[in-house]
Amino acid sequence: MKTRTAAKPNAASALLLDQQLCFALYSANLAMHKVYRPLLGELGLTYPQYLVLLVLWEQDAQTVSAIGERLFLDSATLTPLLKRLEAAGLLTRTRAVEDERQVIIALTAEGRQLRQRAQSIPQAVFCAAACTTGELRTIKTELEKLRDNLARQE
Amino acid sequence: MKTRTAAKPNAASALLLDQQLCFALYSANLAMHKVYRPLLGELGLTYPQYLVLLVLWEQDAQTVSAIGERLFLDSATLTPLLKRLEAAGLLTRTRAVEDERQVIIALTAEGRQLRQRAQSIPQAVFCAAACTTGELRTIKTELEKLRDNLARQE
DNA sequence: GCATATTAGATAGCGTGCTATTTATTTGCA
DNA sequence: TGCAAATAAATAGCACGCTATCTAATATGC
Repeated sequence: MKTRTAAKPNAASALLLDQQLCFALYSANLAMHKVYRPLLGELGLTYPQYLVLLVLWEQDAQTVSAIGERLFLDSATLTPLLKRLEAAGLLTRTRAVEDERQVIIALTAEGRQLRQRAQSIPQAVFCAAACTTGELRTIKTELEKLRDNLARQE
Repeated sequence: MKTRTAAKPNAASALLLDQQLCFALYSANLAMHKVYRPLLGELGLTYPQYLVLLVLWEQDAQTVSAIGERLFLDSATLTPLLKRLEAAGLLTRTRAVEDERQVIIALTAEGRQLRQRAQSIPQAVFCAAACTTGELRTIKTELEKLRDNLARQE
């Protein structure tokens, strides 16, 4: 006599907030962001800026669109973000000589050095998430638990 | 001889983009948003606005903070959002008589009627996600698959 | 060879989502 | 009673993330 929340949803029950995977995803993402914010704040970074640096730490000197493909973001989002990182002295933006439509994003020495200070972040987030690695659950249950664990850190 | 991506991460490998649960979550959320945007656009709604309506369709006439607790959002986010929904004629904002610090958010007839037009959305998203209900995977694998399925719809 | 199409990136304008602060109201306690 | 503390919502200012559009550079085709 268990309630089976995901089985054969009708149109009405499908509109219940707690039925929605998307909301579990949305709220888990917000909660994750709240954990990252203070950690990255110490480095003077926002979360999307941190993602750009992760990409560049793996492979330096990429075009705007290559970074965008990796992060699923486009130039309208990346251009101002990259300008802020340039203003912070973490990277340079230079037109490619072989194709002047392209802008090459490359780390500065300061941008490379920031990697050391970022080393502790994944572990800190892992602790905040309070999940063990091998767990197997449905994605919705996992996301809700993650969300609640993260929210508890505040 | 399998690669065990989640086992005993060291500080360096933990900074790899694809190692990060947070990025799976972030990118899956972006992808989900991209699926919702055109569906909700037909109703003249954004995704957070839709979430507010989901909450009100379940229980009408709630305070701003009650809605915020349900959605994990605060008044700085909700106030302008609710004003836009008010301007669209979907809800009313009235000070509570018993405690004038509170603002009661209540659906208009138009706001209630919109529920019918929203009935088809969960099924449409479910199709876009292309997931079967009973799957059991690690959350990271699930999110990545979800993200890629969603991205394929574009 | 020159017009057209395509591509890469930038820009404009909008709607979140946040922190920090402000205002108005209510509560609580000396 | 009176006044400080707490509470609810609003506001200011910032950074995404989007669509739509624009500019500049390159590729294509007759």
